[in-house]
Amino acid sequence: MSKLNPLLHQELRLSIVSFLAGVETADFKKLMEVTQATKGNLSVQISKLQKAEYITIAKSFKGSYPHTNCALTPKGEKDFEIYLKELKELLNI
Amino acid sequence: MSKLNPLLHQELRLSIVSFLAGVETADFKKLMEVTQATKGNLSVQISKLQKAEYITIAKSFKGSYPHTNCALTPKGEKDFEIYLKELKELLNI
DNA sequence: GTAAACTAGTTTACATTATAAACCAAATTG
DNA sequence: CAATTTGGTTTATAATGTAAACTAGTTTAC
Repeated sequence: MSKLNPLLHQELRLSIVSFLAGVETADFKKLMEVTQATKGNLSVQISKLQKAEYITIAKSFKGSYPHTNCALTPKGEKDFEIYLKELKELLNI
Repeated sequence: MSKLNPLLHQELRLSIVSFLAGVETADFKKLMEVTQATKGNLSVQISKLQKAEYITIAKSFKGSYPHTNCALTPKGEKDFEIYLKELKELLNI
C-alpha cells in the first residue's frame, strides 16, 4: 500500500498536470478552458503545484495584458508517472 | 470535463471500493489489513460509503466478538465503473 | 475624458473533509 | 479481579478545497 501522492490525487491539480504532460506548455486561459475551473481555484492550485516544483509559472505580457504560462517540470513529470503507476496498482488496471 | 465522483476520489474510500469490487465481501479486519488505515478512519469511511449506498455493512457476532462485514452494492459497483471510466479519460489511459 | 465593462489574475474567508486520538463495551488472560 | 485485547465508534483538530471578493490595469462607448 504505497500512499498516493496527495498533491496529485486531487481532481483539479491532476487535470492540470495530466494536461500539461501532453502539451508541455499552456497558459492560464487554456487551463481554465480545459479544466472548467474558476479563476480563483485555478490560481490557488497552480501555485501549489509551483511550490512543489511540479510546474513552472512564467509571467509576461501579451500585448498590454498579463499572461501566465505553465509548464511541467521534470520533477512533476516523474512524480506524475509514479502516481499513475501506483494508481493503476491500486485499481488493478 | 465530467467531474470525478468526490466520494470515490479519495484514497481510502477508493481502496475499499476497489478491493470490494474484487472480492465482494470483506470484514473490518481484512479492510484494515489491505488498506493499512487506522480503525477510526476506516470506520468513518465505510460509514460514508454506506450512507451513499455504495456498500452494505452487516454486523453480527463471530463467537463472542462483534464482526463487521462489508460488501459492494450494485450501485457502488456501477458508480465505481463510471468513476474508472472518467478517470481513464482524464488521464488518457 | 470618464464611466462602464472587460481581461487576467490573486487573496481570503468559509465550508467541507480527513484523520488520528480518545473513547467505549465486552471478552480474555494471567 | 486487574490488565490487556478485540472490535469497533465518536469527536476534536488540522488540513484542504472553493468561490466570492478583491486588485490592477485595459478597452470601449458615450
